[in-house]
Amino acid sequence: MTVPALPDSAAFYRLVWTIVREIPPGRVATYGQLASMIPPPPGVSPEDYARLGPRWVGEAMNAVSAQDAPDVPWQRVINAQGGISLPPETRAGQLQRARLRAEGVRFNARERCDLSACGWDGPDQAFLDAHGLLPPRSPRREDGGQLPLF
DNA sequence: CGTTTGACTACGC
DNA sequence: CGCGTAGCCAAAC
Repeated sequence: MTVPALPDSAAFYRLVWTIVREIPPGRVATYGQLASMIPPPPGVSPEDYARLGPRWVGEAMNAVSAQDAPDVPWQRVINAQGGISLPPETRAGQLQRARLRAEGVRFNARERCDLSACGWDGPDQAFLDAHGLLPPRSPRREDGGQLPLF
């Protein structure tokens, strides 16, 4: 029969939330990093998924933060620049920053945290196997590139 | 029901 | 190194 051209977005969201639950306090993951752990849904090419995945992760976070679900630490998901994507003036944005700071995540003068220091390395192999996930793309720079502290 | 906007990222100046 | 732009899907108007 016909295969849905688009993946089940609800299932994708749940998978994202499942991974986010594994992020320990004081650590952060990026949208792209989380997307890299999830295999491209049926019908989505790897090229398209590379661009769409991070946005879908963002949508999943938006859906959960709207309810502020207590079991999903949505505040630990930030962008690839190490900053909070939510507008700083919004209530949710201030809440995210406050929670991360309370967990020990430090922000520099440009409101960015050092991913090489607080970036999450991803779940263990058993968790990946249990959920059919791919090895995460480490947020840390292999080359040694660093974010300026000033 | 067409338009617009978005919790993104890679790439080019 | 920082800012601006293109691209793509889905949900909101």
